[in-house]
Formats: sequence, C-alpha cells, structure tokens
Amino acid sequence: MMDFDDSDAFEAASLSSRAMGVRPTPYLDGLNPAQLQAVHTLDGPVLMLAGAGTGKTRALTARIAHLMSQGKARPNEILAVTFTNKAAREMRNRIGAMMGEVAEGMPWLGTFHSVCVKLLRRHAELVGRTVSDPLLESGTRELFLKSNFTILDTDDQNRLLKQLILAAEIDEKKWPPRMLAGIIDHWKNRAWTPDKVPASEAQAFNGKGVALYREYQDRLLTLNAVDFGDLLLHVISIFQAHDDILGKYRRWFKYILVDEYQDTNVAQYMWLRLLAGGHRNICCVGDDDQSIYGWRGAEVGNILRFEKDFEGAEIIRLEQNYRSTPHILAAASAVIAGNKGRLGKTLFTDLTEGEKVRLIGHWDGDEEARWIGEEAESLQRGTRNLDPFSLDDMAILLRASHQMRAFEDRFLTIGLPYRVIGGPRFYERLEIRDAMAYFRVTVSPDDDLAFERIVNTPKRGLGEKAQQTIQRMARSNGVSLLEGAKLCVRTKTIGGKGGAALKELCDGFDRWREQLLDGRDHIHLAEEILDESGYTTFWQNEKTPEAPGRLENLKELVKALEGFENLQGFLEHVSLIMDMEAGDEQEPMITLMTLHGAKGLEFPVVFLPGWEDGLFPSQRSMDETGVKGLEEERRLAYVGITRAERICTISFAANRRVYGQWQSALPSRFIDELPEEHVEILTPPGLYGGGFGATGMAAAQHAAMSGGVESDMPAKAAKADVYNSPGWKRLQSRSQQRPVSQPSEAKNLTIDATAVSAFTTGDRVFHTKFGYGLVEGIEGDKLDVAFEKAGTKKIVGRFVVPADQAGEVPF
DNA sequence: AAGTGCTATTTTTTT
DNA sequence: AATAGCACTT
Repeated sequence: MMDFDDSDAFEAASLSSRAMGVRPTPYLDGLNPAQLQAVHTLDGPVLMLAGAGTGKTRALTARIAHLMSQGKARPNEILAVTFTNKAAREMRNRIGAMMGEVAEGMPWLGTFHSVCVKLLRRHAELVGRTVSDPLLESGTRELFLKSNFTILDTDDQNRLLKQLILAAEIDEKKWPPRMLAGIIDHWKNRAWTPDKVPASEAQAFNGKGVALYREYQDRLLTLNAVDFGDLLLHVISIFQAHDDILGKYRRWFKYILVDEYQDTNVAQYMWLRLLAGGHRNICCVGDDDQSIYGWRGAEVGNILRFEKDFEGAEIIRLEQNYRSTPHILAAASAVIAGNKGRLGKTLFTDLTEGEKVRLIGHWDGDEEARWIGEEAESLQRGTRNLDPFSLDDMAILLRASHQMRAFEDRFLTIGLPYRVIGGPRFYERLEIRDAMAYFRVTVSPDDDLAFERIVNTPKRGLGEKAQQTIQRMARSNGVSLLEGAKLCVRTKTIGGKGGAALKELCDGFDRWREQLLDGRDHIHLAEEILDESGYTTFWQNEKTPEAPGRLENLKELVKALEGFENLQGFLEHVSLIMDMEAGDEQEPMITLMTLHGAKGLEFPVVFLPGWEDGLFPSQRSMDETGVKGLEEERRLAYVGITRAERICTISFAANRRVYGQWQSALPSRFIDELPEEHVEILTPPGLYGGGFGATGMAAAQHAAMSGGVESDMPAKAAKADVYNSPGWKRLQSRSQQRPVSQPSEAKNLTIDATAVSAFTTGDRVFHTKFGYGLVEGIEGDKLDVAFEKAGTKKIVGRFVVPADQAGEVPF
C-alpha cells in the first residue's frame, strides 16, 4: 500500500512528464487519490478493489490512457478484457473520448470470448485430435479445426447433444440435452477437457457424461465448430502445448487489464495466469461484494486469492462512492456486512442528506405492481419536495424475470411506458435464428446444423423420414447435408411433393451462393433469401399474435446488416455479440430488468420489489448451495441497493402467485438486515382508514407521516413489527376486505384527459403482446378489448393499432 | 406429414 | 398461469 499523498505523486509525475516533453495528462483531472494511485501503479500486479459506484471504469480507462500517453505500450499491445460487450463498448467509447482516435487502435479490448475468437482463428489448426471413424478402414482419422470454424449457439448445441443422447440410448426424458449442456459447460468453465474431468464426476449424467462429452467434442471438430466454452478452452490448450506461441503473446501483451475480476471462472483465470505469467503487468478490477455469477462457474476465490497468486501485488481500494446518498450507502453496507470472508471495504460519500431507503409491504403482487406504477407516476410528476424524475431515470430490479409479468400487465393498463431489458434477446428469437440459419448455409454450405434447422422451415413436406434419408445419404457419401439433399433429389430418393420442394430449396442455395460469390450487395441478397425461401410468406400467412412482431424483427435483422460489409462479417458478429444496440431514442420509459442485468448500471430511482423469503433470497439457490448460495443472494441485494442514486424503494408482498397458485410468504430476511435508522417505512395510503393504531405498520406509518419527526416508538421495533406483529396480520386481513381492484380514477385524469379515442366499439385492433381483439368499450383513453387469445383487458388506446395495419411489413 | 390436445414443467444469466 | 414437449389423430 502506498502511504504518501497521491496528489504529490500526481504533481511530480505531471511536472516531470511535461519537462520531458511527454504529452499532458488531462485524463487525470478530477481523480481522487486512490484512483490516481490505480492509474500510476502501472507495472506489476495490481488489484483494484472497486466498490459500487466508486468510479472504477473511470480509473480503468484513465489507466489505459496513461499507459499509452506515457509510451508504456502502444494501443495494440494492451489486452483489456471485460465480461460483456456492453462493458467493452463503454470502455472503448470512454477511451475514445479521452484520447481521440487512439481507441480505434485497441484490437485487444473486448470480452474474453471475442479476444479468444481472434486468437483461435489464428491458431485453429493447432486444435485437433485423432477421432474414431468406423467408416474408415483405419478406424481413425486426424481432425483439425479450421480457421473458419463456426460458433454454435445454444440451440445448435442442444440439437447436437440430443442426437448424441439418442444414439447412446439414454432416456431423453430423464436426461435432457439441456442438462448435459449444463454439465459440459460446467466442466469447460473449469478448463476440464474430457481427459481431465476428475473421477469424482464419473457419475455425471447417468454415468455417461464424460463419454458423451468426448463424443460431443469429436462431433464439433467434425463440424468445424466450437461452442462458447471451447473458445477459452482451446486457447488454453494451445498456450499449454506451445511454449513458443504463449511466449509470443506474453511479450506482445505488455499490459493486461481485467474488468469484473470477481466473475472470472477457473478457465478464464488460467488463461489470464498464462498470459500474465511473464511480466506480471496485470491489473484486475473487481468487487468481491458484487460477485453474483457463482452459479455460472465464477469463483470469488479468484479475487480473494489475488495476493497469493501474484506475490507483491498492490491492492488499491476505491472506496469513495459518487453514486448514492448516505442512507442508501449505509443500508447497502449493512446488508453486505452479513457476509463472511469478504476482503472488506468501507464505502463513504461526500453527498449529504437525501432520502432514506423506503420500505413498503403489500397485500399481494398485483397491489405491489399497482403501487409502484403510481409511485413512478407521481415521481415523474414531481412529488413532495422532489423535482420531477424522468421515467428514464427509474428502474425496477427483480430477482427473476418471470416477476416482470405483473408489472407489464399493470403498466399496459395504466399506460406507463416501460422497457424490458434482458428478456429473450433479439438474436435468440426463433425467426432470427431461422433467418440466420439460411444465411449460414449460404455462407458455409457445410453448416449441417443450420441446414438441419431450416430444411423444413417453413413446412415443405419434409418430415422426420425424409430428413433421415438425407442424413443417411450425406453420411454414406461423406458429404454435407446440403450435398446429401442434392443427391437425394438427383437420385429421386426423395420424390413427390417433398422432393420437389427440396429441389427448390437446394437450387435456391446454389443461386444465393453464386450471388454471394459474385459479391452481390448482401442486404439485397438477404432479403432475396428470405423471400425466395418462402420464409417471409410463411410469417405473413401466420395469423398468430406474434407473427407481425416476427416480421418486424426480420426487418430489423436486415437493417442490422447495413452495418456490415458482408454476410460473413455479420454472422461472426452475431455469434459473439448476442445483443443489439438499442435503437434510436424513444419517449422516456421506466426500465424493467433482473438484478443480474443491472450490475454496472445506476438509476436515480430504483424499485426493488419481491423481497420475500423464498423468492429473494431464492429458495432454490439456498437449497442448492446453502450458505454459499445465501451469501450470493445477499450480494445480489447489495448490488440492487447500490444501483440507486437517490431513491431506493424496497417492497414485499404477503401473497403471490407461484405456478398459478397463491402462496403467502414472509418478508425477506434481508429486510431484517436493513439498519433502522436509514429506513423509512411507508404504507400505502388508504389501508388503515387514517393510520391510527398503536402497533406495527400503522404506528410506523403514523411516524412516517408526521413529517419525519422521530417517533416515540423505536424504529427497530416498528420495523420488526411490520411482519411479526398483529399489525402486519391486520394489514393482511384488512386488505382482504378491500375490493379486489381499486382503480385510481385520479390517474385517469392526469394521464390523458384530452385524448379522443381513435377507436370505436366494435373495432378490430392489434396489440403487440396480446394479439387481435375487439373493442368492447371505451373510457377516456382506455379501451376494453376482448382479445382472441388473451381474454378481455383494459388497455390504453395508444398501445393498440387497427387490426388491418398490424401485418404490414414491407420487404 | 401436419395438426390437436394432453401432460409435465417451470424460475437467476452471459458469452 | 403459461408453455413446451409429447402422444395421438387426421
């Protein structure tokens, strides 16, 4: 640890560099001493322990800027790895803003996986093995990966594994492909090749896990494909087997930076140790308190052990929080203090005052959603002594994505604009994958998995039997499925209607491929493929509620092609970057996302609903990993609270539907851990008919409502009473008597008193989520719509369109 | 080969 | 409650 004052160090460095004619260092302006230390300690191992909101990215980017401007390394000699593309993008942008164009020249800034793809494409031929092949006389053959390998998505992976499981005659019901995929992923996260899987795992997957893993790897090689785990695993194997190559990269990457180090798994850890093993100029940034991916193979141990792994490492703590009010920070700190074995940090802030963390209980999940909707609206309008907040500044952070439904339903009803982050991602949607499969076969006619996916999509009369025939034909001739299909057509092995359709498909691929090689404009080519294959028509004829949305997505997909030179480049991008950049700025919207998805983000206003034992902390997590799981849940709570800048509202419901059945739950144990002096207990107005009463929520509310004056009753007692006392019980019983729905008429007026509905009773309308329906009634801007599939709902008029406008997706 | 109705399952998430 | 996968029917 450095004890001297860093501002002196900064002065000295800055003066001397100027004297030496080195570029000035404007990127250091405004950094605090700890951040400056993190920037200046360039050589040797450094662990930057950066608490939530302490300016970690700022320090990291300044460090990179410093490395370059001090001439320590050229942009392409710095290896900077992150976990998400978003993080990589942000870092690139910020370095760009600091340094100008230089960041463009940082080819090695990216996710672990994107960096590994780059390395693996260079050295693919070093991945290979002798595989058994019963069709050859020798019984074996040598197989190598080729540089143009494809990266499987989870869907391909599952289909492949399913084939292997079927072949191994294992009961597919009891042993689903997804489970095997999980096991293999688990092993790969640990950098275990089939040979290195320890004996203790021998029982995995009905005792056949390891054998299937080996077969799977062989199949991948045959397909010239890798999965996500392989990207790291293969590179590690190459480094381990080829000293010269490892040495080359050790010398090339003069400095290594790692973001979110607490989330690294064993494989990533090994990869880093291999690369940093020479000069040890590695700077890892992380926060053990924000490790929330243990279930995915992340090892908190990696960060806890850093000092031992890299002897003489400098540990720098970033503890000044620039994000949250003192109350929020105190509440978060108190919760996380319940965990053992932390490296320990003491966050502090210069900010003063601010709201306490607010706590509120509800009768059920619907009421919770309703309350949050109304609270969001009043915060948007400006309430009490607070300035108005934009909906863009508000987020609802949930433990699990299924919790979103209640909020979506409610927000649609009251017309509160919201955006869902993290749901099914764009490139994972069915129609996008199908379209991509067409592109894939066009680009790589050998891509059997892609071909398999779309032979009979849209339906071409090629069922299981026909597909098996193609498989056999391909295998016995040692060619790809597409070639096999052509043979089937030529030899009339598949005739009739199916044969004709298959011929047309094969001809199509020939034609598209020709155009591709002719260098035809890839956007037009893509449109042509989708049209001529009948895929567009297929969705146009489909009358399900989702169909128009899917066509819309296909349009988006073609639009996304514009950013790329050719189809190949696009496919490469998609296999790695599964998210799509948010489109153009729209109207302000409140954000719905999971706690996991919220890491690294911040919002002035944060709602944390669903704090009930069993839901959060999740029962499953506790059952599966016990205390370890509970501690990870607690870190999740910490992450949640620390996302809030100014207003943080935690809530829980006494009753909730779980798998369609009502269940009652106790407030989360994490609520007990909130420090009373930093929490304000709210109660929904109207529950008590005035809030009189001596105990429990009533008293707490009374205290809360009397203008922040300290109540006679200790806050602790009031808080405990929230759920233990008759007060809480009474809240339940009283609530039960209320009408099921309590529409907020006042809201109707404020939302839109002026709008004249564009619809009349009897209109047929379309809604992106609920599909088609008939307008049955109109109240101001709200419509009662009887949906064909989703039942009758109250919906704000602007969320539906006339039915005849729904399907228009020009191509 | 394709559509229908039934049953079993479901809940973290990223590359 | 909603959905995905499955067996069964046309």
